[in-house]
Amino acid sequence: MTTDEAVAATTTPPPAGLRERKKQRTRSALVRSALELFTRQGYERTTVDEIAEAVQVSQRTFFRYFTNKEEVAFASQEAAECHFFAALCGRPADEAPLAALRGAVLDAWGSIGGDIEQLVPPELHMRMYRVIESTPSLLAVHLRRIAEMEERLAREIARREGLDIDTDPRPRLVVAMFGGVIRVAGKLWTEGEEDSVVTLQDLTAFHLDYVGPALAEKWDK
Amino acid sequence: MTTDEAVAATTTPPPAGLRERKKQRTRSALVRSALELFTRQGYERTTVDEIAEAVQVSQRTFFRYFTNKEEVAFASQEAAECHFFAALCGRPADEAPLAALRGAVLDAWGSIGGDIEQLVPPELHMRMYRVIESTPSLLAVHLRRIAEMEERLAREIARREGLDIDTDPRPRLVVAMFGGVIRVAGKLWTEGEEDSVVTLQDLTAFHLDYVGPALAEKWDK
DNA sequence: GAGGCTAATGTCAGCGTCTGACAATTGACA
DNA sequence: TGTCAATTGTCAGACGCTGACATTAGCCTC
Repeated sequence: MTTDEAVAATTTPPPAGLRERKKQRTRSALVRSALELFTRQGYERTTVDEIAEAVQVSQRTFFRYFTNKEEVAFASQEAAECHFFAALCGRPADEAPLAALRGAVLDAWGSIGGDIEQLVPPELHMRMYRVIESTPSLLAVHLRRIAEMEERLAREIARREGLDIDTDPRPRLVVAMFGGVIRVAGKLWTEGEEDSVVTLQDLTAFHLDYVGPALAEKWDK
Repeated sequence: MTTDEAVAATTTPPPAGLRERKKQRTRSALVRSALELFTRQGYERTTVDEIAEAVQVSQRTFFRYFTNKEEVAFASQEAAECHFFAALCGRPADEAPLAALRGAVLDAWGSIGGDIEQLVPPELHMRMYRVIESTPSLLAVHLRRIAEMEERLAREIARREGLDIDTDPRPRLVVAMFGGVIRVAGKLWTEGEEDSVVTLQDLTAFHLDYVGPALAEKWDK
């Protein structure tokens, strides 16, 4: 799903058309059933046939909604990432790059529940995150998706600051730093016991503030 | 291959035993044929049967040497990464963490040719790197492998500095920063025209020096 | 150097992911 | 209501990968 589609999905209350509504329902049902199965019995041990059967749909139909088995596993992640990116775009223009990124990620996690609970229960979303982190093949895809997001973030930072991303390395560097910190915090959170989002926020803020000042200094040089 | 095995492979000139030599030859032939096919016609468009047939071996035998199709694609990368990690371990103990990482990566790239040319021609290794970067499924695995390497680097940095990696966030943070810079430099190099290793070294050094001082300051606090 | 032992390989059957092609169904709209 | 187009189901098949079992071939002892 692109950002545009995500925005459209939230700003169009009555999608109109029975055909379209049916499609949305099928898609949602596939996502929910898939995440339920993945979190219960593991990603590898769940077959596409199982997911399709749980929704009373043929396997072929599943592959018309999702290009592959991985894609359905990241459905709620996709929504969360759109949420985060939108938060960054809504940041005041006078904020420094790292401050804007920091504010966006903390805000996004704070208000994540309301945005994706239409798709899946937030609790399921969180459990699925752990499955992703602990399943090698999913972790690999997750890291690639993060890399793609970082590219978009760098372009947005460059736009905000009026820089040319092809000649100035700073947008990509600050985003790479930011991404590194986020991943360290996320990993520590996954390994820890606490499940709450607040813990994740605190952990992230702590690590960001640890390297933040040094990066901010360098930025202005 | 582990670091120990890599060291053993380079310090044991006569592997002795006809059986063992035959296995090594088969393995090398599989790697070379695979990389040749991948770089010529693309990773996705190359089947395991093709690779096996090129070496006159059954498909089943291929899967006894490599757990999956991806693994053979990263065979020369594996060697290069062992080379880099060994370079880090050989760094003087009084060097600061980022300086050691910087020195290790520049040294490793400088002497990469001699180490992996026993396996594949260096030129083929470089072409394969581009295939990895431009093939989504391989890029995903590549990023996961980098993440694993970063974990090992963080532990080595912690060991050098006498820090506890479970309580002090600095080893992981400095490595995450370093990894981010490396990836930015690598990506720019891949997108550029220049093929030479020297260009990659210059690009990396430039970007590292850009953020290096800021990180070094923070490290001592 | 003949024979037994064991590691390496080949063969075969089968599961799971994913795709193309074509037929059947079902909502949309005149 | 009937036509049109979108959605779905069915089927066949390619490809990645694995277990089981038979076969080959290096190794080691007597």
